[in-house]
Amino acid sequence: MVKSQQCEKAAVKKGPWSPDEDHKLIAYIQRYGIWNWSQMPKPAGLARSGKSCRLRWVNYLRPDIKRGSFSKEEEEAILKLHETMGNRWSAIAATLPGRTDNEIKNYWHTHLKKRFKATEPVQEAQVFNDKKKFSETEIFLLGEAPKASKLETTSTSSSSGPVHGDHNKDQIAEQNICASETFGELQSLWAESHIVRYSEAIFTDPGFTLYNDASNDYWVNLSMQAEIDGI
DNA sequence: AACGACCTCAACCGCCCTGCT
DNA sequence: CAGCAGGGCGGTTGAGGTCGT
Repeated sequence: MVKSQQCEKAAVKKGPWSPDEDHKLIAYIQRYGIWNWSQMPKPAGLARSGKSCRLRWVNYLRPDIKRGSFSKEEEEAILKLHETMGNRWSAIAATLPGRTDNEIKNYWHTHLKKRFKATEPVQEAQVFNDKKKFSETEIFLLGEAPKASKLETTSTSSSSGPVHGDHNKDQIAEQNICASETFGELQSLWAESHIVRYSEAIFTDPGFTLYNDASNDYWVNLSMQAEIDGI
């Protein structure tokens, strides 16, 4: 481990991801699935650490990610869940389809923290701050998705079949706002219900069979570009 | 228009947990 | 049981954007 980390350190690139890197990662995952984050970057043609790839995928490239501002309902849910769960962002994220822990964490720090402090000065995370105290039952009752295997969690923690089942479709489809230009295109396509089939196909099929009915989808374009580039 | 203050959020870091041998 | 490797999580940082003066 130490050795591999050292080797990794020597060549890994850091900082913002380029569109080229994005489409390399997407194309690789599309073709081979997620099998080992730490070993994927090299065959994918990326000079990134496995962690960096994972983070990029989970927080940004995953096709089921909701973008845009949080709704009132989501805001309230975050406040309520934080009250009981504390800073367990991943658990909170599991109850908000399409939202990542990072996004929720950021949103909390930038928007909700002040409000929380103003209204709830004492209670913060009293009950559930220690995650070891969480039983499966408690997690279930709070609405967190059942824990899957590591690989499943990685590729699907909020994206594959059972977890992302039908009840998420509408919520995903509702979204049409996006912060970035490229993902604005992507998200506007997610807004159409047929796009949901993309994510289903991609994440339920190890071969990531893509439907071919959205020719201008950014995500697909990236993948196709990567194919052209010979990844 | 220029500048500084403030805000946002993508990305990194380091620790911890889990699974495998 | 112990050690190792990989993945997940929460905290933090800093670059870029926005706002106010």
